[in-house]
Amino acid sequence: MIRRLSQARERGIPEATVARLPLYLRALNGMSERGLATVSSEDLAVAAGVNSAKLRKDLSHLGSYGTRGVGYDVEYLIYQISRELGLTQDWAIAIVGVGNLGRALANYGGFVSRGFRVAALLDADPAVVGDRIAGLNVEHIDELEAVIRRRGVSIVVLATPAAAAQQVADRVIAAGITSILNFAPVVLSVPEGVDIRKVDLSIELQILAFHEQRKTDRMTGGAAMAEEWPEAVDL
Amino acid sequence: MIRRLSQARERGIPEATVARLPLYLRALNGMSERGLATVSSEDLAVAAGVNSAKLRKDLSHLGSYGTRGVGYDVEYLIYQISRELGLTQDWAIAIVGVGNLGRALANYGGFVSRGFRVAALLDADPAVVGDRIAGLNVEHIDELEAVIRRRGVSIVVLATPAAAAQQVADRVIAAGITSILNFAPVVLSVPEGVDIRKVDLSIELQILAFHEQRKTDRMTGGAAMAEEWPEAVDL
DNA sequence: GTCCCTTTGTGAACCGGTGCACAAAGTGAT
DNA sequence: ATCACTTTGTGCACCGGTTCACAAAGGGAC
Repeated sequence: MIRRLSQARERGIPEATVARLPLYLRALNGMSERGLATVSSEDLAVAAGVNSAKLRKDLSHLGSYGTRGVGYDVEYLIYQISRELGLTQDWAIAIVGVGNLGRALANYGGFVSRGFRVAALLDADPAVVGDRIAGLNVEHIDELEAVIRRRGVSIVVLATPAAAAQQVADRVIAAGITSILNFAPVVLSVPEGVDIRKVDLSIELQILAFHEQRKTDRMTGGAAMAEEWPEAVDL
Repeated sequence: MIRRLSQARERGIPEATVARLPLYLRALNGMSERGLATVSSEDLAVAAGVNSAKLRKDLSHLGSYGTRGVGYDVEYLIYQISRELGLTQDWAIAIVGVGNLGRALANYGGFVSRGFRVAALLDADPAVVGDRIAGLNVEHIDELEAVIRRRGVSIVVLATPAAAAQQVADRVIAAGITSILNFAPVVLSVPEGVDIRKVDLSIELQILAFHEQRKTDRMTGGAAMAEEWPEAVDL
């Protein structure tokens, strides 16, 4: 039996798997709190809302951490997933843009819970600079590069207006940041090697609207909608 | 019952395409504002941050709305995509949970811009019920079913604490809602036919952390991390 | 040890989506 | 009308990811 390297994982975890690991982690934490010692792939899959075969394959990418006939040790699996995701270290994040959304993010408990720490809040508006939000002083955007350096920020969250996002992105990237979570409704162009993830509230709603429309269309039998322009439309 | 429309679109638009249509729409709106009359698939693809072949295939699912040698008529395409997404009608949405996030969502301009209208805000906390936010009165969660009926709400946004989300979801579904946008960090279980979309802020951060860790690992050459448990870990 | 039961880990088929590359279709010039 | 040029729409090969289904592995009883 030839065991490759230490485990079956030669550092090539599929993107789809990575996206689900936080889900498993959350389910496992709930089980840990309820005192469960072990869990089967079936039970964990149900808790995470996925297919059990998929869960097993996902976990197999991390290594062979289960015991046949028994299941997975909850605490051990929490540790392994946390380590894989990099949550055993402390990540300092900066939030740029302290509007309604920025404030919500700053106060959002879910960040702090697992390895993330809001280390800085920045804004361009002099009216909010100096405000104290979630225990932090809002600093002026001019301080961006200095703050990133000083606080060891490695992930930046953009909650600015759309018009400012690209400009801020350019600056944080120039300052050495390579991971950005973007809430502004724009397509950012960034150099190779920089990871951008995008959360777009209105796009999610539009997707829902599409499906909702189809459902109601089907119920009213109104399959035949106008294909052409309506009579009067202002161009 | 043979349903088939005039064009090549027999009502089977791939999910991946649907998810990109809002992106195209946003890019097209920008072009419309700048006065562009037509746009090539190449230019639109760049603006939306996708491959041009993919864009053409996506649009071909809606119908044959381009002109070879010329491109697409901006206004016409805006209209067609809007109609396909169901944005030519007005969608009343209710936001349940008026914490930091709920407030941010209520004030978020991006919703109103395209077919969506925040028609109700609800919360369980008597301290916030009655508050006026974004021009709306916050109503008590007891009124949920009545408000949904009275205002013609068809999409519900959940911005409640995790513990309350499933319960609220059950109620809105019982009230006839079939489209839910969930911001609470829980896996909701819902009956067949109900569409759930989930936005999870901390999961996005965890995915970024994973990639960030790999980048820094690679730079420091630290490929050999401990596979086993650390010496002292509290179970 | 042997038998039976449970559950993992994975080979292999399948499926949706991507992107290349090109024929078809249109424009404009001459 | 013809030619040169542009750009769409799509056939096809490819790829990552999902799911099925089962052999392999472990536990527990006797």
